[in-house]
Amino acid sequence: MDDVKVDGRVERGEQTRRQILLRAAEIASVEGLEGLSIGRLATELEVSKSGVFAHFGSKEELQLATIRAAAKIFATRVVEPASTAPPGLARLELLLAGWLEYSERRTFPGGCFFYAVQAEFDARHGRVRDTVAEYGRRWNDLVRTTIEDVPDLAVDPAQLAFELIAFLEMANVQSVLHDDPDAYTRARTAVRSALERATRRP
Amino acid sequence: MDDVKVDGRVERGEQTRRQILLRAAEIASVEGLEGLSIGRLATELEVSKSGVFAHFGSKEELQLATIRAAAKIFATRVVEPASTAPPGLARLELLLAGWLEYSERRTFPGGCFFYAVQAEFDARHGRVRDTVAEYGRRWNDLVRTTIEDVPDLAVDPAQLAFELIAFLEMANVQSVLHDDPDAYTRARTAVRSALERATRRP
DNA sequence: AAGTTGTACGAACGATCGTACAATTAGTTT
DNA sequence: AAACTAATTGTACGATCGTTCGTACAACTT
Repeated sequence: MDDVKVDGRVERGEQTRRQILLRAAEIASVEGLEGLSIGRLATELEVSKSGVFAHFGSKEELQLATIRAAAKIFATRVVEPASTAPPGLARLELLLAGWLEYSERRTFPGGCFFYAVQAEFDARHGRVRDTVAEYGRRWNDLVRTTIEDVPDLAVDPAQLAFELIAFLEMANVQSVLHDDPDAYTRARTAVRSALERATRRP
Repeated sequence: MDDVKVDGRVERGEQTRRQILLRAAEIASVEGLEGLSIGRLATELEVSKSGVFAHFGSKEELQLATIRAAAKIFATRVVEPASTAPPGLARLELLLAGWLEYSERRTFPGGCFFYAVQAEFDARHGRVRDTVAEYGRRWNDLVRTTIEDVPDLAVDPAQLAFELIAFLEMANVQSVLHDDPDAYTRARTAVRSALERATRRP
């Protein structure tokens, strides 16, 4: 099946690259994508600085690759589990609960990776900011379209998506900044009552 | 009245310090408190790097002073106007509307200063993070106590504060990241209906 | 076996970072 | 006018930043 000829050198390189990007995403969730430095990354991974650099060719490319790697993790932990449920309220609830668990369990040590980099790059310019914005847009769209698949809704899907995502992000920052796990309880309460209102038969 | 002896040198120094901190807060709202560098600050203000440094003695002290300066601006623009209304629903509405205007009008070029630095330092350690967390706690408390002063509320004040602040911060990041002024409309809609539900006679 | 390719390395580059300290300028006190 | 003080400056430091380059070595091709 997977009879693609495997070059041991390339395979080794890809594994190194994966290790670099995993650690890079962890660091960036705490210190930001600018706080992420190639030298530090090399030291922590016990490889040479030039070895890390050679994989990406520039700091900006490292940042972009880190974002893509984090997006993959996010998709695995949040998006894909929700897609196992059929479209409708169950899928929406799974998506929101999955996000809260992803944040609460510190998939990234600094909380949600995308919360951190959105806040870091929201007011800047350039390719990194554009990429961050694009992933943010996709997440907004995913939540909105998942809402739209819930039958007989009494609310504007875009408005509900805005409010639900607001609860999620608020839980993330409050719990990380104040070391307060209750923030997730508040978010779950807010999500539940928002969904209850939206799906209530008139 | 103000017969405090005024030393022209000290007066000039304080003015320089104010200019430094104003610019520092503007930069930090865009690039963060770590992205803020003493050399850049000096270049932009056309003073010497050592002149800027001398005012604070360390980068960390500059960061702490910048946070205090931003808090003063925040108090002037958001907290004080709301305190002109008597405690109750009117004051709460003034506080929330004031925050949205403060963000929307780009009092700081990168949007809300505290949103930016909260996200930047939430997962770190040290005095800067502690200070950021303290101001965040004060803002949470102010919103909650303002809610508590609204008579006959049908909801938990801490829960409502969580949800309302979530709407504000969501509007800030969405409008800055996606250049989308509609985010403020969504936040105002969300705030209005949340307050409507909370104050509805049972 | 010889030649080619891909990854990783060490050393060094110029630029910028935060910091230190002595010299200078401007304003106050005697 | 001289002595003093506070704000500001210039110069220099070690460290770290992103980046470049030539090299070493393992793995693949012929």
